Amino acid sequence: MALEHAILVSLLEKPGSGYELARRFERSIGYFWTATHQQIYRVLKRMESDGLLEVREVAQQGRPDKKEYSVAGPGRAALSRWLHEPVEPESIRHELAVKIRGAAFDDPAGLVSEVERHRKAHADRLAHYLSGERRDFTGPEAPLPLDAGRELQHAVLRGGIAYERMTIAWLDDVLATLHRLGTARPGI
Amino acid sequence: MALEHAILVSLLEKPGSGYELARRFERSIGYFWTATHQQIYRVLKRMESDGLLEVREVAQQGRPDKKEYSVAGPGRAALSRWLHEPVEPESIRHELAVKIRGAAFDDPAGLVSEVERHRKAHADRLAHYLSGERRDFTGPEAPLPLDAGRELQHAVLRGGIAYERMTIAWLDDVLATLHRLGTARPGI
DNA sequence: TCCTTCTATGCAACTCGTTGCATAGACAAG
DNA sequence: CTTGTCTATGCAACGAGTTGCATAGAAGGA
Repeated sequence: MALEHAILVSLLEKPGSGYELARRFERSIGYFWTATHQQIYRVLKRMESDGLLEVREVAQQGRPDKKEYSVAGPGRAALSRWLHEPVEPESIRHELAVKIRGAAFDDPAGLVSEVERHRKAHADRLAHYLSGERRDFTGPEAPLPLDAGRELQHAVLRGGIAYERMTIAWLDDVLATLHRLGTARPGI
Repeated sequence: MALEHAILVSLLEKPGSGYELARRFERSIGYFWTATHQQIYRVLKRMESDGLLEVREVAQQGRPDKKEYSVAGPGRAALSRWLHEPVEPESIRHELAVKIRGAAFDDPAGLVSEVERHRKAHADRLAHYLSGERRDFTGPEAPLPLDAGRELQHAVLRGGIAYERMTIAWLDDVLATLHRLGTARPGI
């Protein structure tokens, strides 16, 4: 049920509609948790009927009406309860790693373009994170003050940046390995 | 359907039963893909009825009989097809990161023990990976030769090692941030 | 002897997550 | 004037993954 908690955190940071939440899950929250709009709408409805959230119909000009959700008392309590119980250390699920091991039974050299594609995607994500970091935290235009919430957001973003840097370095390592297998000892 | 492909790779590396696969998913394959035994048994059955795998009943002494699965021709073809089509770069799902951002609305200092617990889990996993690396790849007792399959397995393991090191460093960063928030500016 | 652990397989029920599709008003480009 | 994009919400069906439970023989310890 981590999606519920991610939604509670996001709505505490700023109330918003399902649509707005979906967009946040493509950006900041999406650094460490993903969700599609269908999932979000479904869970929002359930959370509201469970009394964790409050809705407010908001009429807009030039746009469809929206339902703005905010966290109700029981929602805050549920988040607090969850924060005080342990969660399992996450385990990774990395399809590309499956492919890399599988390449031994096919054509290792054929994997190069796929690995390069992933490397580019991670480099793009890193650039995106870094520009976000400058904009929100370290740049001269970054808003002040840095309260606890923003400090913690920054710490999480630093984790995303470290993850992308590590992944890029690893993919370079993988590319070097594939290159070595393709040239030094062909046919093995 | 990445579980299917992970199973194909694992069975190509070495045929085995559902039980044995479940154990591998706790170790080497589990470095980058996880699955429970129920999931594995269900998928094995489906893959066999789809003709991707072959079964062989094996009687054992002092143990229950087992069904040893191995990859059939169509299974190898399915893996090859998958290797040649692109997969999406993975996105992380990190509950602890949700907690860290959520802590701003509760008690940041209360999170310290949880982060320390995660740090220890990652340090244990790193130690486990490193001893596996010495045993299988870099140590004086490591078996030879290092063919393409083992080179690629090693590359994936290096990815796991890099991931754990990065995560430990990040959690230290988070702990320092929590400490800073708890002492320098209490109450903010 | 009983209790636990290990090997080995599986069902049933449930929740979580994805994919495809549908609706509908506003706005911009061609 | 049609096509496409953006905001905004949602249903239905399916597939992936989790949790709890059940069975059963063999081995080992209290």
